[in-house]
Amino acid sequence: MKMSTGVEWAVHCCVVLSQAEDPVPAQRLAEFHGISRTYLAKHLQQLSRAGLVSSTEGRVGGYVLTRPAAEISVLDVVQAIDGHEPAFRCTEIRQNGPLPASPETCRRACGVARAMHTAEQAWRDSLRAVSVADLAAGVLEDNGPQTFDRVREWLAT
Amino acid sequence: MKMSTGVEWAVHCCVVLSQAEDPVPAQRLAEFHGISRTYLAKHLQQLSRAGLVSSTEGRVGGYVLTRPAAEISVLDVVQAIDGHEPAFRCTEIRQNGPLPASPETCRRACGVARAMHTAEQAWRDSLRAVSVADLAAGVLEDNGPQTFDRVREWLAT
DNA sequence: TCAATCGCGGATATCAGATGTCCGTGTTCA
DNA sequence: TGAACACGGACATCTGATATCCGCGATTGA
Repeated sequence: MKMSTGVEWAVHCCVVLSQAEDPVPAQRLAEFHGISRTYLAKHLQQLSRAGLVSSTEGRVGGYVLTRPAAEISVLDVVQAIDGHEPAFRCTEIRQNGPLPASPETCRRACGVARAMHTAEQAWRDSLRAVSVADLAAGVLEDNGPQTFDRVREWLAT
Repeated sequence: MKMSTGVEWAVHCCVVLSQAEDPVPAQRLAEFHGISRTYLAKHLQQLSRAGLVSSTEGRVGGYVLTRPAAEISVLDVVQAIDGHEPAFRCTEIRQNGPLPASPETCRRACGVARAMHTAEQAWRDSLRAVSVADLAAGVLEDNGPQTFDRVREWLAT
């Protein structure tokens, strides 16, 4: 079970965007994080389609958050990149073999699937409780209060 | 993010094993669930290496749970098959680019990674709270009280 | 007006891991 | 001794993640 590395990129990009004053092009975001420009562009397009960022085309174009960072959860970003498919997908093997479960029984989800989905719900709840603004505050705490001033300065270069 | 389908197979097999009186060969477990015999054998070997089941070789060999079903959690099975690697793997992109995080800062895990790991912990806690015995009880509830009698009968065939 | 900068989507290439099979070996028991 | 079983390794296949490139249209400043 593995999450796309694009999720990590996207979350970090959202934190940077939450501190930017102007649209930031994909090129800048890629440079800032030392990652592939073309591939990051794909992920930013996913964020755009999910409605988390809006893009402006043209010469001074780039990406901007569509909402305050406090209203964008980590779960929003994860699902924008990784999709909404559950990690566990029940293939209904209880319906196979010599003693298949009856159709009436199968109107309810399999007990195994229920346990897995409950766990994934707990996972989602945990991610939903953390916002991009929370992460930004954490960065300030870890790296010092002037961190984002330096970021803005570099972005303006 | 996707969990191996082998996890589903393994959990169902553990439920069956919790109700068996004698060692059950991989062949029988595969037939019962209508799945690939050779591939299931691989997963059963993983369960064996993880210490959840023990195998007896030879003519009347097969698999048996090593502990009472109440002491085997769904998490145990998931980790036996899918491994212990976290779904989110931090690649430390905060150390890249023109404004890398300082080495002192990086003694602590990145805030993004902390949020992800907290969520995965919640997921594990949820899975740890459900045992194979719980699942077996659920099967009885869903399929009727004689379900496992029929299973044992078929296994004895 | 023109050229540079940008986002967007499609096509494509590459690669790792999941999925699935097969075979040889060793073990147990009738 | 032979049948049934577990085990591990080698192997084949297939899917999805990773990554790049191109052409298109939009925007802006010179």
